[in-house]
Amino acid sequence: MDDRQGSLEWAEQKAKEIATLLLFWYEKNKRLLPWRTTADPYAIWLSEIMLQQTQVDAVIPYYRRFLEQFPTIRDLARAPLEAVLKAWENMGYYSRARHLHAAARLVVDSHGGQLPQDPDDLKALPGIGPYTAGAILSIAFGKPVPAVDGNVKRVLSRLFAVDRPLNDGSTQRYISLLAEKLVPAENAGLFNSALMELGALLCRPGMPTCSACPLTSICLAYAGNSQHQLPVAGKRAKRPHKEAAAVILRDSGNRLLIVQRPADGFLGGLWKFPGGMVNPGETVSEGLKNRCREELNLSVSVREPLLTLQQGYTHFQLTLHVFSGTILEGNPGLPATGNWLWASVGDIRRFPFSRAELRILEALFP
DNA sequence: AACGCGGGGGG
DNA sequence: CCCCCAGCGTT
Repeated sequence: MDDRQGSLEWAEQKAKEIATLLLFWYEKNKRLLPWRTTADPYAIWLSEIMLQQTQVDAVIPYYRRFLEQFPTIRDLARAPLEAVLKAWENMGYYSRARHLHAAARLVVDSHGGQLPQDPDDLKALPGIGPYTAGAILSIAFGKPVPAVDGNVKRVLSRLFAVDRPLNDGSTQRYISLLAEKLVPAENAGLFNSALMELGALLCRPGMPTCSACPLTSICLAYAGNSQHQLPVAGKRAKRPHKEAAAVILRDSGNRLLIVQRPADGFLGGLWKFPGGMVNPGETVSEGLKNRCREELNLSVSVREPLLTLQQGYTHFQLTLHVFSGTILEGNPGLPATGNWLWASVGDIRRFPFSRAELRILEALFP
C-alpha cells in the first residue's frame, strides 16, 4: 500500500475538481435505474445485494418483483426462506438471499425494523461487507464514505496509473485510500454512483471510451496512453470439468421425487432431482445409484438416458446426465440433511431450483 | 491470502 | 474460448 508516486496527496488536491467534473457528467449521462428513484434504505440495500457480481440488466426484473413481493423489511423478515429463494431463483449466489433474509430478521429483532446507520452495526449484518456498507451509508444515508466495487477499482487504477495486480490485497487497500481521499463531504452517494457509472459506461475493461470521458484531463493512464494495459490482471485458475447424474423417479400418482440441498452448501436450500457427482472410477450409472443410496438410502434401477446438459459454474464445468429410473426397494429414507418430497408436475415449479434443474424441467415438462 | 459461491453478457 | 460483473464469508 506504499504510495510511490505520491498519488494520495495528489488525489486530495484534485478531489474537488474530479468530483465537479464527474458529477456534471453523471447528471447528464446516468442511466435511469429503478433504485435511483427511491430513498428507501431497504430498497437501496436490496439493490446493492442483488448487484453483487451480477449485471444491472439481469438484476432489474428481480429487483422489481422482489420489492413487489416483499415491500418492507418486516415483510421480508416474516416470509419463509423458501419464498425468498424462489424470488432469487436463477440469479445465482444464493447465499445472498439467505443472508439478506437473516439480516432482515436481525433488523426487525435488534434494530426496530430500521436499517442501522452506524457503520459497525451495518457491517455486522450478514451479507453486508465493506463495499455494500459504503454504498448504503453514502447513497441511503448521505455519509461521506467511499464505496469501492469492481468498477471503482478499475477506474481508479487508470486514473492514478496503479500498475500492480488489482486482486492483490495491498493494491485494494491502496485503492480504498485513494477513494477515501476523493469522496466529497457532500453528495457522497451521487459521487460513488457516478464513479461506478463511469466504470460501467466508459471506463470499461479492455477498451475504455476515453473520447467521451470527463476525466481525461486528470487521468494518468490516459496521459501515458496506458489505459488499455490497466488494470493489471491477476492470475486465474482453470475450471476443472466434473460429471454428475440425476434420476427422474415417479410414484404411483406420477409425482416426481425432489430433494432439498443442505442449507449452507452449494446452491444451498434449492431443490434438485436425486443424484449427484460421479466420482472418478465410477461409471455414470454406478455413481447415480451410489449417490441415491447415500442421499436417500434408496435402491434405484437406472433405466434410460433422457438428456445431457452442460452447466458452467464459478469453479468447475459440469456435464449433467439425466436418466429415468425406478425405485427397486422401499421408500426414500431421510437424507442426512435437507428434505425430500413427491411433487406433481403441476406443482413442481413452486419450489426454488437452480439453472440446471430449471433446464431439466423445461426439457422434460415444458 | 486463497478459496467457494451462479449465471450471464460480451469480446 | 476467454474475461468480467455495484462482493462476501470462511478458512
